[in-house]
Amino acid sequence: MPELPEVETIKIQLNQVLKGLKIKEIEVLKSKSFIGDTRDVIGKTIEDIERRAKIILIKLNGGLCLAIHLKLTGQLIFRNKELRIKNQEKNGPFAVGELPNKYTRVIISFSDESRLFFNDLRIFGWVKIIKNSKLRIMNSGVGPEANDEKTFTLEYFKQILSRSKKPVKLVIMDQEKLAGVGNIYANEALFMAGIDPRRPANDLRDNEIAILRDSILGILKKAIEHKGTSDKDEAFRQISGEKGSFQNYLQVYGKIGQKCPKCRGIIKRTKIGGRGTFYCPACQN
DNA sequence: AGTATCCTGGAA
DNA sequence: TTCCAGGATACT
Repeated sequence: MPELPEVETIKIQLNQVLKGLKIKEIEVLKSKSFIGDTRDVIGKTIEDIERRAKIILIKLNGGLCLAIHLKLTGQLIFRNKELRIKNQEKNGPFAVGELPNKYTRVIISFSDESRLFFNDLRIFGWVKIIKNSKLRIMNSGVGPEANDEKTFTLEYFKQILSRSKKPVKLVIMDQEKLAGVGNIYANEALFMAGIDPRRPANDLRDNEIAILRDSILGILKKAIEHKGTSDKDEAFRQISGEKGSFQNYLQVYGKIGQKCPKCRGIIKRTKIGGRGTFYCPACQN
């Protein structure tokens, strides 16, 4: 999934519905999707929901938390008993519909009869029980949040770029260096900044670095405002099951063969680090 | 520093 | 039938 804006959207929304609820039961439908002993968290109360990089942290009383990574196709859908939200979409692997559906891997039930469904078509994602005391260690290998101008400083950005000869796109997607940027927003930010994604990171000039930083901060902020990107396969969903809307604002991602929104160039696709990379050869240099 | 791998399913 | 997919790691 889900890159920083999508995970942030889920975090904000879970905070609106889960706080204070008590975990009554956890059903693990796919053992690979859950790491830990569910009995350790039964009866625990949700205190807060946080996000670090692309991981959701559901903090529980008693020093434990549920860490959730949605990887490429994970969804977290919340249903309370009263509303029984009806999802009209019936077709396609990412239509939520009646829950649980064939991609539901874990169901967390709460004391008020509400439920959180973890759906994950490709089974790359996970729910993991972690001790709060271990979070520090987990954090140590993760860079500053890419949407936080206070810790993602220009000085820091210059430093990490100057130390690498790799394509700049790979550096901004490296979670150890910068947390939260994935393939969609890396493509979009580089387009916005007018920088060729293949450029060696240490080749960027100071003014380009500043523009790229502004582009990353700006695009993530906008994507959060639009509640994330539900792109072509639409795996990402808000906790209600609704799509986000930032796919309507994408400029290059997935736009191969189309006209560049800035110039008259044609959007091309290449591969960097095995990932699809979209750019305008005319205005990204 | 690259690329193979965990999976499932839609599109070309 | 082959390629591709919002991620991250375990290997050569």
